[in-house]
Amino acid sequence: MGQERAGVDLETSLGYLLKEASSALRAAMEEVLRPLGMSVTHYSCLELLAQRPGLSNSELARGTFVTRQTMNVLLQALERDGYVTRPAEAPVGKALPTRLTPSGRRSLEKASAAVRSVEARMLAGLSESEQSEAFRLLQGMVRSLRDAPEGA
Amino acid sequence: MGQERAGVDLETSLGYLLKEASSALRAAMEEVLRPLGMSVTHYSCLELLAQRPGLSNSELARGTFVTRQTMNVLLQALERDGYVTRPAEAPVGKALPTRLTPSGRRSLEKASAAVRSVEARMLAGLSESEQSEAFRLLQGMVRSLRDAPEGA
DNA sequence: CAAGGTATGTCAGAATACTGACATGGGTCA
DNA sequence: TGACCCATGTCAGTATTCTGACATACCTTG
Repeated sequence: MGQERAGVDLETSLGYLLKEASSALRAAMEEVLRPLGMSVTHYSCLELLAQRPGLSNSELARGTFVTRQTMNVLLQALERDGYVTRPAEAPVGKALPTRLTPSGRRSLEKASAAVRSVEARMLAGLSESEQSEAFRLLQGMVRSLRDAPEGA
Repeated sequence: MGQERAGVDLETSLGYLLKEASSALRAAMEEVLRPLGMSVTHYSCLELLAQRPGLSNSELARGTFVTRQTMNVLLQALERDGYVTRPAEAPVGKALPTRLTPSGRRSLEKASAAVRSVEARMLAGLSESEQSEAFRLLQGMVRSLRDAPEGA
């Protein structure tokens, strides 16, 4: 008899496991960021800005995997609260280069440490070479999904 | 001079890559499910029910990584549209065992095929042993995050 | 048996993210 | 030059998910 249905087997599905891992990571991050009064998206935006100063709203959106509309409202809040600054006028085109303020940098400092500890915990059971392998394999999956956009 | 900041390096962070992969997978799934008039969460719920008939609202929520409140509103919609059924009264405790209707099963059939093709695309570049390795590594990450809940 | 603890279903409100739409700036190309 | 095309910023409305709260049902434990 076996299975009648040829569906996705959740017990062995890499897609399901990927979602599970991502969900667990996000929950763990929320847990340590909440005491700091920061959400995962807030943190992601600040972290991205720290490493790539001058990114525009749309670029930040792509880097944090949300729409540019979502990032726009987030940036307005962060700007209002004094964590980031944007020039009143675009130096070129319409893109407004965003930068962290000293306050934003300070706030990020603690959050970044907390998130690093979460990531370290996640990788605690993996050797250096296993981590490299995981990185390589995940990159391959992302590439495959992007390179073959539905049609093929 | 090297980096002044000891932050999370997005270029090499497994956590960031995990989020990227999960985001890419979700986007790809949304793309193929949209023509079928189904969202990712709808699909996840139906797929879970197909493999584990009789699951309760709370169990479905845990299996799809959302809160039981979210799953509750989803189930009410699925019930209203005739995809699932729940008894009016709980046979034991408060848990209401949920089951797919023939209509729900039919609807799932196409969606499941579409999702399977997405997963196949994601894994196209990986050998059998690489897929096993990816599974093992991701499981390790999930276990580490769960077993060491913040404190340690 | 009574009391506390845990799990469940559900309602209500708030937060978050998305889709749709529009105007603007810059580049390409005939 | 002028007509397209694409990317961007932003406003508005909608959809989705979450947190908070409450009542109920079972299961211990004293």
